[in-house]
Amino acid sequence: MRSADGLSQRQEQILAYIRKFWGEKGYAPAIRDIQKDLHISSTSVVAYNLKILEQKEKILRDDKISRGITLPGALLLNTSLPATVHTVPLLGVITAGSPLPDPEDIAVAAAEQIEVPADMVDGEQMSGVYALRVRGYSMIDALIDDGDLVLLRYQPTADNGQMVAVRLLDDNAVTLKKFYHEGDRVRLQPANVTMEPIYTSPENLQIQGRVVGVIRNLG
Amino acid sequence: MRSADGLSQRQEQILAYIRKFWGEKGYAPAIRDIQKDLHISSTSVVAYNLKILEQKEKILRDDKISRGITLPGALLLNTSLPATVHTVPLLGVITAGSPLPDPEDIAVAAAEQIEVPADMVDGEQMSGVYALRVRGYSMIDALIDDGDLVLLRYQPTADNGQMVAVRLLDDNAVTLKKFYHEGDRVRLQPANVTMEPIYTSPENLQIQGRVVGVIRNLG
DNA sequence: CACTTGACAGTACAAGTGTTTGCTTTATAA
DNA sequence: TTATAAAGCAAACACTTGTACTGTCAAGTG
Repeated sequence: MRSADGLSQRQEQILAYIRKFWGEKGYAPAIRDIQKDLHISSTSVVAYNLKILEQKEKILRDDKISRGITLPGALLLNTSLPATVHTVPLLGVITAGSPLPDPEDIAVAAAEQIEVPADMVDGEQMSGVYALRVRGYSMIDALIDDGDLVLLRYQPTADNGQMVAVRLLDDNAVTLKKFYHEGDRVRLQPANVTMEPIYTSPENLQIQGRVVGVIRNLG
Repeated sequence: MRSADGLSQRQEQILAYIRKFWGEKGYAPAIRDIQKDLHISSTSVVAYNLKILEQKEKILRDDKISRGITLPGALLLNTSLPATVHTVPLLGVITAGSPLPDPEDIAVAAAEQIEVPADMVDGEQMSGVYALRVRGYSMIDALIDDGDLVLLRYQPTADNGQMVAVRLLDDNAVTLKKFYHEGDRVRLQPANVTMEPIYTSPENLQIQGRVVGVIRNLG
């Protein structure tokens, strides 16, 4: 039984496994990883099939090197190249009053990953960018609807005019507003021109990040 | 001498080397690769600094695994997965009162192409989807801001509850509203729950497309 | 000065891993 | 059936590679 590519079932299996492993771990599996997880009796069988896969250019290998399997195309994706999409972690749901997750946890949480157009997060480093799903209508004055996805970049301070996620300590609520420092007070201006601003003291607020994008999917 | 990240020069060196190696080979270097090429006297020095880099989350490591170094973000770069972005034409600017361009012209106009996350246009065919840049605040009650990008799929009719771009003939204006057919009249409900609906007759409106997404870039 | 800490050296060891060899089993075709 | 190739098996082998252990050295620190 051969597939369209002329690969045996086992070769397809192995190839799929390598792809999956690579996607999950970020490095290639060892021959013994493949052997164990695919319940193959011997490493030589794996080696044998890998050789075939290499001949058919389904994989690239650097001989003698541990975990030296590479998938064709992987080299193109060089880190620093301008990719057309970026992936950011979708850390959870934001509702009125719920504080945002601590950015320290970002690296760990690594929950669902979503893809966003590159130009929404590029520029500086895309690290520190995360997404939250908005629940409810508490952000409506920031033109953000129930179900929208907001993209945030962690940032402890803000410049005037930036849209930031601020936590009002005495309300223990989080909202998205445009930030303006005006003398000894802070003006929080809704994005919606029909709404009135909030005035508060700098001590009463905690900036949790800057809003870099909003994605609404009505598909 | 430390860099802005709090990394020693050697740590920066190592990090840069890993990145370069990874980009060229497609897999991570072994400790001895780093040692040799960077002319470090001992593997233990490399191990020592790698541990620090790991603590500072500049790299990820799977202990005991050969070449198990991973760069944060590398997991995102999954190889041969089907393209996760689609390209749609940005046909122009929509302002209050301006009718949308005739969808017939879509194929021809082919102006600027923009990339959108795949899940915003997938499902059926992505043909007939186009984007418009919103100018002004006329759509604010649809939670669409000045500068936003709206994604539309051409569609001459609408089901109840769908957000559509409708042209009101007697006003000669285009707005985005949720569509509800109620007996012999049509209710156009703003997405903004604080705003009142518009009622009109089916003859007075022309559906120019369905809104499938909104992208706001505040980066 | 004694003590601590960070950074680096050198060496050795124990896993981790790819390869090879010899043999058996399973197709495939004459 | 029999020859032949393909695919699988098992164990042994040898290189690769991460880690541990022991020191050295300079810069703080009290």
